[in-house]
Amino acid sequence: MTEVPNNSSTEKSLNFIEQIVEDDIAAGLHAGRVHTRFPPEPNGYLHIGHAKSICLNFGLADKYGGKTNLRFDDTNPVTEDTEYVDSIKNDLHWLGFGWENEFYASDYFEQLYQFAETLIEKGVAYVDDSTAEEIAVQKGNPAEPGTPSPHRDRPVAENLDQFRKMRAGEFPDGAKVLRAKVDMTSPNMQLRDPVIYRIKHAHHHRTGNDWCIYPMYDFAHGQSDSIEHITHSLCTLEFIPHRPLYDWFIEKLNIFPSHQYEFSRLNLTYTVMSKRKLKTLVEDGHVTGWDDPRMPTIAGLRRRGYTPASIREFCDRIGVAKRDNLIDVGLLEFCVREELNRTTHRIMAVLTDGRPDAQPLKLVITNYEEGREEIMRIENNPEDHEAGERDVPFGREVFIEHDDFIENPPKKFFRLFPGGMVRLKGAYIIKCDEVVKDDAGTITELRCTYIPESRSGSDTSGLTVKGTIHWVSAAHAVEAEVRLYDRLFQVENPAADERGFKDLLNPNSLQTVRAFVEPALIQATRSGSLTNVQFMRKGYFVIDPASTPDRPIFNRTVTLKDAWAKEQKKG
RNA sequence: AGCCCGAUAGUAUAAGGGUAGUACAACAGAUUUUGGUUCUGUUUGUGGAGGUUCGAAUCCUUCUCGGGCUACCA
Repeated sequence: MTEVPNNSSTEKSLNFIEQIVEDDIAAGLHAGRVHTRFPPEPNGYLHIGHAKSICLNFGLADKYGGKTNLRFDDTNPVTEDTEYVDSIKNDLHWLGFGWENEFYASDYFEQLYQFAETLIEKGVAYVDDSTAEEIAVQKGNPAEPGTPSPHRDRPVAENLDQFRKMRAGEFPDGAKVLRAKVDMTSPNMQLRDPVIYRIKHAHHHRTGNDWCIYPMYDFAHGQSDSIEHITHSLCTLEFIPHRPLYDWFIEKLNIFPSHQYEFSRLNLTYTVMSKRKLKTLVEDGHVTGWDDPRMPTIAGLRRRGYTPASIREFCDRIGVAKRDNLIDVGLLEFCVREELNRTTHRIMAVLTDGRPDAQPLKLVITNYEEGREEIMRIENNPEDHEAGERDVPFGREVFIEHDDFIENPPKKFFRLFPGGMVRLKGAYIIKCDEVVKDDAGTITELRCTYIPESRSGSDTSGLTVKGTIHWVSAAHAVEAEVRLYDRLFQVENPAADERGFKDLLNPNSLQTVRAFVEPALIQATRSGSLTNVQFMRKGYFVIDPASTPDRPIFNRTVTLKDAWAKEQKKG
């Protein structure tokens, strides 16, 4: 037993599954072959929890020179649909993964049927006429042993005959089931003669009406792994008690010994991960669809502006273990900010509040010649000088945000206030001389003077100001719709709350506002050269697919970190 | 209740009998034409009790706590 010295301090430690794989390779198991699979049921859209599993399965194969199959677990025809098959494949590609084989559990229906006959012939499976309720009673509860079905000792020949008649469609739904004869007294409920085939006269998305009996998940999943010679079958913790059953089938059938390993599923703060709950949100109209930017689905994150690399980075950082966890959504946000900071162009956009007639704050530069116009050259990304510069028109009237002016500023406020100075980003330093209000006392306009010598890039004014704010030339501003998204739920862990999850929704998870943006942004988004951008000082935004040329829509991916907001909270 | 899985800073995740480390978060400061970025520093941890050992987060016992299982769903 010699230990490979871990002499590189930058080397990442292995998670427990990687340890297992490395041990298996070292032991020569399956000749060092690593073959994983990602096995979604096509009955819903992929979410960030699936992304964890995807990154694990594909990442493992990639790391150890193996392969990964995509296999749709489609054993329940009434809940599954090709719509979901397509969306799953699309999301997988988008995340950046390609699969070795595209398989379906339904590809194995005939083989699985034969497996079932084999078990019958071996005397370890039987046709049971009991109703679902009767079977539940027979199983009993974990504290005491179950009781055998009256049909448990049916002769092999009769079982075979009955099972063939089930396949032939001679019985209505629910009339009979095939059960594995394992152990009605097992403390593991999964082993108390589980149902392995049921009658469902239903149309299947792939096999059509070929079958009226369908294998249960437990009779399809492990054997599918085995058929595909999957070496490491990874799934979440709740399937731990099923593993002895899979091993039992493999042993009775004498087929390839795939081994299952279980890890804990991902939970994220302020959202839900259950497919059923997500489906409810969609069906009840709490969100606009599976791809609503508030949803933790891959489609939702994509529309929200998350990138594949940021999601993969997140999955890498959260790790893989067996303890229950609740990951701070802030980590996901960190990952996307980290990438977008590096890659996106900066654009100035002045946002208003949610009122439909909301106006930005107009700033008139009284000593700037009427009708004069300058083009400011502003760098696109201070993190990437290769990103170049863009032209930004400047004039006598500009829009700024109401938040950037306070008549009676608190301490440490270094934006604009009466008599105060700020720099207009990429342009001049200005001084606020006068506040204009309407009859209701609402501030409608700021009258300012600019310092001609302070032009950005050739500043000889000698002035230094504490604040720089963003702006848009009133004469050139283009109106856009901006959707500000916030967390979907108002509590950290909706799944653990005794209240119904629908009562915990954040009523302010979406705020739609008018915005006035640089003309350059509209040109760029029309040409498709920009998708993700940073609105300076506001956050990262992405063009929404529902945009039209004359009605651009931007979704906020995530805000920038906001030290001022934090300062204000301190009071 | 029976069986199974788990427990390391606020949240995650390492340390495989020998210095409890990393990331995010938080806090403080520096830099900054984004209150962004970047940089520096700081705070915070082995669930309890026994045992084995020169030495225990790690091995053993036990308790406590959290989670899972009792679908003709997956």
